Amino acid sequence: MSQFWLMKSEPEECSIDDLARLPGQTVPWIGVRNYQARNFMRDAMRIGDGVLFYHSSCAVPGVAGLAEVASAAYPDASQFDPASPYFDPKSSTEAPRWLNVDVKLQRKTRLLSLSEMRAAPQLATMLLLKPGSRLSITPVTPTEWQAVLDLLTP
DNA sequence: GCCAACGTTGGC
DNA sequence: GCCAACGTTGGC
Repeated sequence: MSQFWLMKSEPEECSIDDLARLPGQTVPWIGVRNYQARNFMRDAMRIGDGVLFYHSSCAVPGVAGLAEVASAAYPDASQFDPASPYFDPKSSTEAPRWLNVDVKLQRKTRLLSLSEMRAAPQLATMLLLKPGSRLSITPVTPTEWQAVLDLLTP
């Protein structure tokens, strides 16, 4: 039985439509610079896990599509690139500090807005909705996953 | 642009 | 190992 995750992306950087246009509809999920989120990718994610693709830091934040984990975690190349905003001078190729997985689109959905999610009692347990929660990757329970699917189904 | 919440850094 | 200062996140 696979697991489920919610992963935040700023649509200005990579939106669900950007993902749909990429080769293989797959994107390396680079730029995670938080240890807890990294550890989820390194220790818990498995190929085939379900992903709620979430638009953050935008006019209407919310779940924009369904995706899946498409690779194991591997070193995030951007940490070694001085020209990248994600460059980390304290990391090294011998001991890479940051990892990423690949994420593959399943399908774009209607936008399930954050406000709609907050209003849904069956989603109240989601870590995303906890006050002060800022983690860019959070685990989603099978129950929460199904509840999101139900809300997305017309 | 504001600001609350949180994580990280670094001096001691 | 404490903790104050600082930076970042992200909704509003």
